[in-house]
Amino acid sequence: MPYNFTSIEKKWQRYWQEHKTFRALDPKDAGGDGSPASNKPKAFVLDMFPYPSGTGLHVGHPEGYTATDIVSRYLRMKGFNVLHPMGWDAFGLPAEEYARKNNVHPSISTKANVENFKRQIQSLGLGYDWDREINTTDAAYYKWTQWIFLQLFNSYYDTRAKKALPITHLLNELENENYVVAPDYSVVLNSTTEGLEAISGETGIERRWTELSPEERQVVIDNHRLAYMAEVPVNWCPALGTVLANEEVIDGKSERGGYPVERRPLRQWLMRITAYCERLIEDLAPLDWSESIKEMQRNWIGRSIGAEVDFDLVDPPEGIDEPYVRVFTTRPDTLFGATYMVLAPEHDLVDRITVAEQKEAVARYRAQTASKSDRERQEGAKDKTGVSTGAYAINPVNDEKIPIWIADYVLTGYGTGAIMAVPAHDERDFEFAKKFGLPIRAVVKPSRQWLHDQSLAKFRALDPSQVVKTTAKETGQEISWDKLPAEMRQKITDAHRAAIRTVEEKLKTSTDAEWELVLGDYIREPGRFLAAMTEEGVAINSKFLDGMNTEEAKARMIAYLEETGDGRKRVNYKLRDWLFSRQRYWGEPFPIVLDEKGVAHSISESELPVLLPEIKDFKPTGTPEGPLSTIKDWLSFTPAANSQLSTLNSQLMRETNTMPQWAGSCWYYLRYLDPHNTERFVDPEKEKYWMPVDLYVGGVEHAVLHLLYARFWHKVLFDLGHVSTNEPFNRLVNQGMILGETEFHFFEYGGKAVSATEFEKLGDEAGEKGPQFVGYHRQTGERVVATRVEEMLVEKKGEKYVLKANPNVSVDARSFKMSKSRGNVVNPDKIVEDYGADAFRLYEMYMGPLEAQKPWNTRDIIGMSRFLNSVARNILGDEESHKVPNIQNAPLSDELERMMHRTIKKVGEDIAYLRFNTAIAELIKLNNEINKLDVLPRKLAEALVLLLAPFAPHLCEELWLTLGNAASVAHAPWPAYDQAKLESKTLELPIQVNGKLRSKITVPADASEADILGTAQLDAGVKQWIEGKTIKKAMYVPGRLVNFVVG
RNA sequence: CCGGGCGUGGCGGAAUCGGCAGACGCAACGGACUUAAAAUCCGUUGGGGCGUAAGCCCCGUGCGGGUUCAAGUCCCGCCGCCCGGACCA
Repeated sequence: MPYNFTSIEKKWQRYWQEHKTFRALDPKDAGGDGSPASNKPKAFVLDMFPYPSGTGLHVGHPEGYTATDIVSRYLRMKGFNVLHPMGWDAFGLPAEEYARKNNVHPSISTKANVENFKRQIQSLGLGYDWDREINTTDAAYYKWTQWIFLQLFNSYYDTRAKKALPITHLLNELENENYVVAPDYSVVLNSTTEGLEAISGETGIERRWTELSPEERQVVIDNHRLAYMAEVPVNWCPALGTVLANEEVIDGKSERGGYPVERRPLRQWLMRITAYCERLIEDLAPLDWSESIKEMQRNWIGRSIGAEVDFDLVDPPEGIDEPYVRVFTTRPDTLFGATYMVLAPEHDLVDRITVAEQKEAVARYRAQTASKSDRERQEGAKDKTGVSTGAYAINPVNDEKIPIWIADYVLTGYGTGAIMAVPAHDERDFEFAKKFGLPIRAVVKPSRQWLHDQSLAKFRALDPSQVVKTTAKETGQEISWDKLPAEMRQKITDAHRAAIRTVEEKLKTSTDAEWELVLGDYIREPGRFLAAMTEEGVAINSKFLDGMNTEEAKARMIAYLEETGDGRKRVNYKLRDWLFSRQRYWGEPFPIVLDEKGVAHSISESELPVLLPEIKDFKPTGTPEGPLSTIKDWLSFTPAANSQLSTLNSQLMRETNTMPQWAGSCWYYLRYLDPHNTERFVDPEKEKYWMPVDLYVGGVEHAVLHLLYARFWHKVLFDLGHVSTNEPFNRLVNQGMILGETEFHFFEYGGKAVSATEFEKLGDEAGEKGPQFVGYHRQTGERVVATRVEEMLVEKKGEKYVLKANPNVSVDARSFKMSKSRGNVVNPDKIVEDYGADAFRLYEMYMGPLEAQKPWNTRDIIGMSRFLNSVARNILGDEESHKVPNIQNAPLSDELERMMHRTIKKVGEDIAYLRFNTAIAELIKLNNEINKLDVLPRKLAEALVLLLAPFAPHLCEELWLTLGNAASVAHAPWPAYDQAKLESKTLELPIQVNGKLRSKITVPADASEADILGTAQLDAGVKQWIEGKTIKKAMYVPGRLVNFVVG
């Protein structure tokens, strides 16, 4: 009979709650032995807090939570002061959408969802310190989100100090004239050389702060704030009625809901995250994160090193300040090969430089690209489009006059929105140049390998089916390749392959002289080749660069450009500033008021929080003002008499946008340290004790969004002296996704077996009217006909069957992401009910490595149930099977003692490295040995319970109590292992002959090498393999094996 | 196309430093207990072959090469799958 997990689990969950078993001690609290807790080693073990959706937990959530719970419980038993908190990320668009759908107020639905999540999490026995529970939608919490926003608003990034400083510092520097103002309202050092360098030798002259008008001063300040307002092209989503961050737009559609997104210029709040690009990349290196996540962040930030080059305009239009086109390139070494330029259609210069004859064509092209969504632009990527402006620019290195085009393959948002085109050495420029007949000039010498590959590719590219079509057109007959007799198709294909082989052979035997000819061809006319030569190589046709390799040539060219003032070295980033405002209701209001001129002012700290007003109709207005703008009596703001704002003498209006979903999650880990503090966001002493986070576990979906934003905020807080660490999360682990149960699919197409992948592809091509697909029910063998792949999923749950592969079809076993539409979602409540929380926890940890993707299989949980029942029987006994536990203070056999110590060592190490699956395997092994005993030594029983406690805490509490110990096992000391007792007195050594296993011998552990080799040679199993042969070499790898090399 | 990761029995997976491949669990098969079933317990289980038997031999970690006394593990070249990015100049 299985033990009664339901009552045991309820009992201990109640106990933990009542006794606050998992309370983390504040540094000043008494730490047990009388000294303050701050003397204890600390561990901050953090989960990514959930977004409480309406559907409750799925089995993916508990995977990470159980992992951190095991680590927390282990460390607590090891004597650490453990902080393991939980909270709710509850503001944001999805919660609001959910509320709208269910016709309730988001504050109500959020509360209900949180309660459900909490019930589910507690039913799993996860040991959180609930006294530290936080919720991002509580005014007491978002007061500090607003406060941090003000820190960002009132500071700037000082490029000299390479850190954020209060904006007052900037004002001081300006007033003292350490800094002066450049024409673009950026600030530069007041030193002629540095100042000039910083503004790139432009003609403008810096001005002193005192020479600026009040309006200009305001511009300077607002241009430097880390949180600022600006009119920028943004992602506006009409369906959601809000703007979205770049990170929330995928393939031109909203991440939430998949609605189309359009670009339009709007005045919005932004976070100057770009100021931190460099540090966000540099500081990744020492972190204990997976390489793939680091790489994803680096890619997202997208640093590229190159140069900025200015191309003077030929006949610049009147009244233009900057009569040149500035481009960014990563290949300044190819400047001699720049034969034309391309501007993004939206580029500012387009209107001004387009010649009269081209105005109409340009206008038409711009209208055409503007109507295209990002998605459509991407789809048309292969076919380049564009028009000439009729204007020309001068290539600064050779004074050549080159045409200026516009094309949508150049993006406004990256670099300067303009490029120099080097068609010989850039894939896109190459295609464009070929399409529009623009000159292509080689300036880098290709390698012989490249020429070889290209020569061969020319022949490979001649697809036989295309050749046939062409021929058919010439003879006036329409013969489609598919309709040719199979024999003929085969013949043509064979002939084609033979031709390729011949060419390949020929190329192999080509002489140097012949290669020189090919190279000559390339240099004369690179356009005749199939592709651009994008590899690095030796510069040619480039005057002073000739003969240099790419790296040298880049450096030389940059030096040259800096001498002449036509260009300079530059590092460019893909990352844009973070769009921080939303036109929605369910978010943190900004602690900002706007005066009559539209200038933003911060509300003083003493007036925080700015409460989110109660409102009945919270649906989006569809305008950039958002729903808060409809609350008329909330809008106008009267400052307190003692407030700085009262001196403005202006009608003040509240900011009506709200903050995005990410705001609250950018700093929540800090609030856990001091959740009830009303004076500060976190007490500095507590912050210093607990930070940084020692282990952070969560899904990979936050690799770039949350983790980048949080690092950015943390760095700002660090710069301003509010936190003590530069990075928040020392060790990050991403748990892999849990997929649905494996499904078996049989696929047939046109009477032929196909794989699922092929099948899906064919489905796409065939469309709805296309041929039907045939599959077989794997159990009944019933034939199923469908037009869509999804209809093929005919698997029935809970049935037993044997797979019998039909020779006409292929069998494909795959598991898919859990989703409502696929109907493969597993509800943890049901699993807890059927098997208990302990078995559920154990199963999730036993499935495989934490970081791996793995399929769920309910059937396998039974193994964990059996294990737990067996442990329970050994200690609690079982009436039905008349099992009476026989636990005595008996000594352990040598072998058992060794096994116990090894298990203690292995389980401890495995937990530290998050290898829970192998730790559990060890515990099962130990219990399997215990099953064989008539008398269970108490020492062994206690060790097993202690080692198992982090994994199956409910049962182990009960067992610990039964063994006569005081509750709770959560604070019992982790058992220690004795190094001396790990080793056996004898060794079993495998003996190899020529690397093949032939026998095994047992020798004393302290036997000498000579003795071992002697014994091994005499072994019967070995003798027959070495007899009559000479032993060339005999080796003994201490403790591992013996190998004889004979000949 | 680019970047990161992976490929081991019927299935999930183990082998941490190059040293006994398949730990542990599931499923399957055989047996014990039972009127029967469940539960529980014992045994077998990568493939092939030899032997009455104890036991022994050969093959085997996606494919093809290489390094090494020894390769799942390291190197080179392919194939396949998963994840992320992608007209980023």
